[in-house]
Amino acid sequence: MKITCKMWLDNNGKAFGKGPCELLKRVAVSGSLNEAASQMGMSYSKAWRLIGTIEKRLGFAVLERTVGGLAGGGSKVTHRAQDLLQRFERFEKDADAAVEQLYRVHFGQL
Amino acid sequence: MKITCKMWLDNNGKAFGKGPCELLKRVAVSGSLNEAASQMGMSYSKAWRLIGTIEKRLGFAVLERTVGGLAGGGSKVTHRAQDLLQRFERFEKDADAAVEQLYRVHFGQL
DNA sequence: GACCGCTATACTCGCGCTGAAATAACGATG
DNA sequence: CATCGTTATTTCAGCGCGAGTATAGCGGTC
Repeated sequence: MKITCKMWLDNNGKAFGKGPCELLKRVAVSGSLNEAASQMGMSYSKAWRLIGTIEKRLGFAVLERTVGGLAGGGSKVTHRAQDLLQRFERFEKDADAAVEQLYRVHFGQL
Repeated sequence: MKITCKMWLDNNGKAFGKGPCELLKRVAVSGSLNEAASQMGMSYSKAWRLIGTIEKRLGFAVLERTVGGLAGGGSKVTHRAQDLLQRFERFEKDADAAVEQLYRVHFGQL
């Protein structure tokens, strides 16, 4: 038995969470949404829909897209999105620890 | 934009969370799973399946059932389940507050 | 201008969830 | 002991969502 906690920024639905965070990190490294998705065992269409949804909910673009060209195109992570990314990672790390701690407090002897 | 957090006890799947907690509380008051479910706008069959699932995952019974008799039957909440219920409510209250606090820390100026 | 790999989008199909209906069970009551 | 009302339990068809698959478009390079 363990405690599990799922956190996300919300604005009329899930706007940003662990999944998108991981995805964007990989895009930042690889420069490709396609590559990032396949690294995570996620289909491209799913990743694409995910990005579309979070951009809609966040209200700003998280990716700068390039279509065509030498490498076929690619994606870069917006500065605003990179900031969000970092904040969220730190937040989640702290929050997970806090929740785990409170779990031990309230369910200690179980 | 706000932070949202969903927490549950986990043992090979969701074992106990806010929904079941609310449901059990209402059973404790009304003495009837049927009544508790309809109060929550939940179909009886869904409530029943939910109870079955969490009992399986928790490994102990949360309800003492009574079938037949004057009132036709009813359900009471197990002592163990009542204990769990109280712990979870307090845990969730504290955890929500902690998460909210950390959200302000990391996303303060947004 | 053919090619290549990526983005962008449309479409379909399977799965899980759900509610409603059907069924079983039970025991107080008369 | 037959009845009856209420609840527990199970079955089942339908549907909405998600996910994958297929298709189109684009633009540097050779």
